[in-house]
Amino acid sequence: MPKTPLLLENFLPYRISVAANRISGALSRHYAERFGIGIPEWRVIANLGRYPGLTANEVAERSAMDKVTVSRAVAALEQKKLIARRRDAGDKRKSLLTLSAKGDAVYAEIVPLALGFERELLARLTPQERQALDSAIAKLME
Amino acid sequence: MPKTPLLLENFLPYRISVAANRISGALSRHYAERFGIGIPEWRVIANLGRYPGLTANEVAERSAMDKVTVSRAVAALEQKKLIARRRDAGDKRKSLLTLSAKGDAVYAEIVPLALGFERELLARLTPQERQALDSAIAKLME
DNA sequence: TTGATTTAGTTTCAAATGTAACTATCATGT
DNA sequence: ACATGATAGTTACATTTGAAACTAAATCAA
Repeated sequence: MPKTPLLLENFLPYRISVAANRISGALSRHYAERFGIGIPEWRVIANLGRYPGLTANEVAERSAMDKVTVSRAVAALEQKKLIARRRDAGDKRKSLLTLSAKGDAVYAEIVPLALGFERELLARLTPQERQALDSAIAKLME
Repeated sequence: MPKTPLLLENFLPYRISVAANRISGALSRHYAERFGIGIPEWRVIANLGRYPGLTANEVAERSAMDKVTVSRAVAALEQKKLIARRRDAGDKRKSLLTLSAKGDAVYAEIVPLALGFERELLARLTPQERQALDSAIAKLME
């Protein structure tokens, strides 16, 4: 019998995991139904919208996704004509990825939606809590 | 072109998701290799260690897991002889779940490990950050 | 009672995911 | 130049996962 009882509902890793799933789930429901894209695809779009011309690997690094996940998301987005790839002339292994006109349109629509969602979340917190949450997450990531 | 740029690396839902995955991943690696159990199984054990005699549905509610996930975790744990189920006499649809002696032993070993892991995480934060993180998570969960 | 509805839990099926193996290209050392 | 090793990206396979259908038992209504 351990001295310190473990209450899952107070256990930080558990609580963060549940919170993250709820938040991601709620957000992705928004753009899944409106745009028919999942989280990995959304992340690729978000990165390419901000940094056009990234390679798949660069997207993977930036978005903390597996390169396989990115590869599949890129293939799906290409199918949907939301992104375009052109081979890097200097290194033919690489593809430089950019949003298509259609992809840009989706991006322009999703970004305000995503930011609005984030704003709603942050509105529940006091400025101190926001600040602390921010640095806490940063420290937990190390 | 949206006015407010969206930087994924500053976007709260994204950051929480990545942080949660890192933390869960690191923790589960610990007990996955030592005990051969995954996150759902661990959550079932944690609940039964603390509240013996729960039904599968009660575990599902308490642990924010799908009932299918719980059903499978319970089946796996039963196979491994870590838990025992006895039919509820009054309601034969229900099974009352408890840890076996072997399950108790695993529980007794995992709990300190889990709490130690949590302590390491929390050690990185100032008391204010801990407090704020705590209430921030609570508020985000609503 | 009997029939209809709800609840606990399992099974089935399809989609999502990660690991490992693979292909193609590039870089390096000799 | 050529062999060896690294890198970008894809494919194959096995595992995980959840939604929906299903079974069995309980509850409710007439």
